[in-house]
This record gives sequence, C-alpha cells and structure tokens, in this order.
Amino acid sequence: MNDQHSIKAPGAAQTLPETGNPEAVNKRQSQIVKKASRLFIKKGYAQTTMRDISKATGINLGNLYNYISSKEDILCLAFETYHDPAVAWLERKGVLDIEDPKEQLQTALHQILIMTHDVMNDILMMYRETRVLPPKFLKIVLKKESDLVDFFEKIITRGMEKKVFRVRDPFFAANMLVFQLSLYPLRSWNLKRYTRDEFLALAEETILKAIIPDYA
Amino acid sequence: MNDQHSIKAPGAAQTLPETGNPEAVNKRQSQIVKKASRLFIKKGYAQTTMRDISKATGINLGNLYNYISSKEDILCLAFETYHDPAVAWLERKGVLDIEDPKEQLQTALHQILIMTHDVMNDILMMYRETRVLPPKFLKIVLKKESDLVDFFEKIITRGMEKKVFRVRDPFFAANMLVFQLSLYPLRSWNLKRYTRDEFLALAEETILKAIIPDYA
DNA sequence: ATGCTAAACAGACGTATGTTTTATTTCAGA
DNA sequence: TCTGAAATAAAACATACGTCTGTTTAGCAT
Repeated sequence: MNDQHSIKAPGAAQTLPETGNPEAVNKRQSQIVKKASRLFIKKGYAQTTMRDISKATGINLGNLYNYISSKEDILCLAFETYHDPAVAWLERKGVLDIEDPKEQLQTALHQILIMTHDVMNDILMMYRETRVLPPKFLKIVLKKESDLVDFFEKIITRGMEKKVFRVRDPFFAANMLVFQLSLYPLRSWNLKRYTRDEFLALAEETILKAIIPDYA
Repeated sequence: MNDQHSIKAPGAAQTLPETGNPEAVNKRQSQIVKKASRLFIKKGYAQTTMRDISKATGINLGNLYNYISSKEDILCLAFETYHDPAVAWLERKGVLDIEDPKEQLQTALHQILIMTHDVMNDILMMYRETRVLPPKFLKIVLKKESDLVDFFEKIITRGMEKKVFRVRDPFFAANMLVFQLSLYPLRSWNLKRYTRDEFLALAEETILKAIIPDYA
C-alpha cells in the first residue's frame, strides 16, 4: 500500500505516454476507469487487483500504467466521473432561475432523484470506498457534497422567507434531504418490491412532505 | 484472501484453546473484537493487518489465532456485537406494549436514535465493510436489519389504522425511517455544528413529522 | 521440587499484490 | 521501406499479508 499520498491532482499521472495523442489517452483512461468502477462495485476496491483491471479492460498490465499512475488514482478518477455531474447539473439547468420555491424544490429534487437512481451502484461504491481516498482528494469530494447541501439549503431558506416551506432548521433539512437521496443506493436490497417509478414517486413525496406543509 | 467462506457460524472457531477457561476465552475474544473494531473504523478492514491487531491488543500474532479463527471472523463478531443490541432492545423494553401509537413511535425512535448516535462509528464501519462478510453471514445481518424495518412498519401500520399516522406506504415509510437513523453516522462530517442533543431533537422531529400529521 | 498443560511467543511459509522492467511485436506515416 | 512510438507478453521485484509451526513460559496440582 502506498502510504505517501501524492500531492498532485489525481489524474495528473507522473509518467504518461510522452505526448502522443492526449485526447486518445484521456479516452483510454476513462475506459479504464469505467471498467474498473464495475469491478470496484462488484468486488470492492481492495479486493480488485490490477490484474483484474487488466483483464477487464483488455489492456496489458504494464501498459495500464501508461494511462494511470496508480490504482488509487483510478479510484479518484472514478469519484470525479460520477460525482461531478450531479453537482454541476442543477446549476446549469436553470433550476436557480425558477421563481416559485415549491416548483423549484420539486424540480431539483425530481431530477436529482432520477440521476441518483441511475448511478446507484456507483454511489454505493463511493460510500464504501471513501476511506481509501488520499486526504487531499477526500477534502475535495466532501466539499462538493457540502456544496450540494448548500444548494438545497438556499432553496429551502428562500421558501421559508416566502412562507411556503416550514422547517425548524434549513441547514439540517438540507442535510437530511441530500442524505435521503441515497436511500435507494444504500438500501436497494430491501426495496426491490418497488419499480423504479414507484420508488421515485414515494421518495419524492416523502422528502417534500418534510419541507412543504400540507403537501399533496 | 480466503475465498471459500466457512460454513460454520462465525465465532465458532475451529481451533480454540482446548478447553481451558471458556469464559476467559470469550472475554479475550471480545477484547480482540473491540480493539480490532477501533482499527477497522480508523483505517478500514482491508487496511488493518493482523499485526496491527496484535499490536493493539498486546496479544501475540500467533496467539491471536487461539481466540479467533480468522480475520474475517473478527469482522463478523464485530457486526454481532454492535448489531444485536439495537434490534433486541426495543422488543425487551416493552415498547410493544405501549397502547398509544404516537407515544409508541416516539419512544422507540427516541431510544434508537440515542443508541445509534452512541455507536455511530461502528455503524459507519458496518456500512463500509458489509461487502467483506461471507455471504452466509451477510444474509443474517440483512435479516436483522430487515426485522428492524418490520418492527417500525408494524407500529406505523397500527397508527394508520387508528388514524393517528398518515403515510402512503407503511413499508416504505419504515424503510425511510430506519435509513434516517444513519444520518449522523454517515454524515457527521457535515453536522459537526450541532451538539449531540441538538441533533437528536432535530432528527426526532424531522422523522416524526413525516409520519404524524400536524406534529408539534 | 516435579511434571503437566494451556497460553504466549518468535519466526517462518507461501502466496498475492502493486509496480516496474525487458524483450518483442505491431503498424501508421514519412 | 524505414522509423519510432505504442502495445503486448512475460517476468521480475519488493513487500505485505494471513496463517501456521515449533518452542518456550508460567501457573498449578501433586
């Protein structure tokens, strides 16, 4: 186990093919990350060997190290792949511009519930393997997660001011909301009786009911 | 890694001190499990070595195997230690006998929230290391967790019949409730601003509000 | 004291792992 | 056709790990 966590940003491998075709390198890299993620999901990070990853990607073991700098690096890249979109999406899609807080919250929640559901395996993996991340990178991940909470806190606070939401503590409510997004990823084993849409509807209603008085 | 998961119940080690003092052996065993759990919490299961455990317990590496049958066994014992009480407690304490569903739910939730909070590190560890459990034992763990959900489902259903609770789907509500118990263990890094009691009050209120109409 | 036995111990064993290296092959472009 | 970067296969390397073995220690009944 490499204990000295590299300072460099993950993904900035030390020794990649000299220059070559940088975009081809990136493509290969994300191919590796995608396949490796499946293995991390299925067997766990520690139980997945570089030889497994080599076999799964069809890329020779030695050659792997031309595209990633370490096994740990692959995990960091996996976190980036599945964490970034969720956080970025809401801000792009103009959710911030919706005037009615109720509609705003509903829209944001609906979309992010769907996204969460679609990458549930990756989310479960992230919950499990967070400990392996180098501290430097862990901080970045937690920051992004915290940003998502802040995003919802703002929505909730605004709804409070407009008297359409009612919670005791917006920050707490936002934390609970974001946490609830992981219900399915973390508890799917006990929720198999619901179809995807049944679940999404139930979750949405339950979460909104906690914030919007006399909801539906 | 030992891939052939032993059939035997964990804890039933193959080769323990011949007869000796069986209660002294058990004491030593739980001492090992307790210390090892701290290490699993701090560094993760895979990153904790038997040598770490030896050092932490002060028990010689080879001697450890007189008290536990494998590293995996220690993890199973840790799950038992921290999982059993939570499930068993409610049934013993006469919560089932409380007539008023509202008071019943409130009492059960209050107590289990406290318990959860006190062993939050262990719960986080369990969420992370579930994958390592041998399938046989995993089934047992999930069964216990599922029993807890059923426990709350029953309470909720009874409250529904008495028209004092209102949820769309009692099973779903129970799942959500049990999941919400893990808010602090899984998200403590973002909830440090609350004191223990502040958090417990907020959590209790939020969870109850989702089930009891016009609560508080 | 003596002899017995469970417990403690140090060290070794075999394997698996992340990573690197080396020698060989492929193949697009000049 | 020649060249050189990229891919491959295989092996090597260093280390870390779980587990086991053979031996010593220490408490205790005789």
